Amino acid sequence: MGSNYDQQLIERNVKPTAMRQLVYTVLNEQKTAISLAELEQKFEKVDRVTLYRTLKTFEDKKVIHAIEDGTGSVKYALCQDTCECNPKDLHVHFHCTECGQTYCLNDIQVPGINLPQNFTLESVNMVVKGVCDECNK
Amino acid sequence: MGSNYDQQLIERNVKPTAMRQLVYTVLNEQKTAISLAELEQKFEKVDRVTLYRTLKTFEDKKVIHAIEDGTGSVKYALCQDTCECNPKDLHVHFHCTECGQTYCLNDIQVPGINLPQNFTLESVNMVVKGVCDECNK
DNA sequence: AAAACTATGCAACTGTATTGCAAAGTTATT
DNA sequence: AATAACTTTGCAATACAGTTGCATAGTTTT
Ligand SMILES: [Mn+2]
Ligand SMILES: [Mn+2]
Ligand SMILES: [Zn+2]
Ligand SMILES: [Zn+2]
Repeated sequence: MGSNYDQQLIERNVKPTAMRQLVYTVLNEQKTAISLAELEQKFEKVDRVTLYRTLKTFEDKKVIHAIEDGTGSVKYALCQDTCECNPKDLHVHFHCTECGQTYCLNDIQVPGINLPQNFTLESVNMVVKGVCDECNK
Repeated sequence: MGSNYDQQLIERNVKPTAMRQLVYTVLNEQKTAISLAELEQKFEKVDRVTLYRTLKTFEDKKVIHAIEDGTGSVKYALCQDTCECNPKDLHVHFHCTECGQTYCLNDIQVPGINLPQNFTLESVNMVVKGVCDECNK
């Protein structure tokens, strides 16, 4: 009997172990991106390294994407169904300097850039910092 | 008798101590942005914390700007003369995944973004990753 | 010259990320 | 069904960037 999310893991070539199902479920519940340390706190007892490796596996297999928001801890969020993490799939992220939350602005595609001669592009990390709607209330 | 660079420090309200002159000189010699650890290696004997605080002071006073390139160590580069580190002063950065260098693309301004309702903008960190011209030779 | 302020140096500490290795669990082979 | 091969998980230890506290040295003001 497979969990609701097994299919999504299988589609990305990740074996849906118990641990991975749990992690996927937690990630799916988040409105904003989450760090390894924050993920760890969602569980009563879990090994940090197992979570670390689960996140790495998810990232490799494009189940999640990493966001370097400059806080010193990398944040993670589920990829959209259609996402292949190509430059054209990438969206902008927003980091609130007030509450510390990091948002996926899934609707805002990363703008194209004309690089100088002989520079070739692989990916883009674009993080806007400011105050989020919640904190602006 | 003041060093060549004293004026630039004074203009930014930083007292040009011997240490700060040295650090400024090293920063000025760099073609690409530099981390605290790399800066430390440019000196025979220097205290890491002093360099750390020098960089913090320089950053506060807008002598330099910080670049979060996602490598785990923040890079620093001198600001342009006209820079006030406002959103419109910001440029794109490029991190080469081959040689690890982080470039200031001073000519490429960070594109404007239409944030969602009630999100307010303070700054933007945009890092393009790929292979630089040197490594593409 | 003394007092007040600023900058530097050293030691210690925090937190994130990462590796090695052994044990447990799963899948494939006989 | 037993064995072997492979994958995943757990625990211990380590690496390293960033940061703080406090004492000393240096500078500026009174
Ligand atoms: Mn995202
Ligand atoms: Mn720059
Ligand atoms: Zn907020
Ligand atoms: Zn390069």
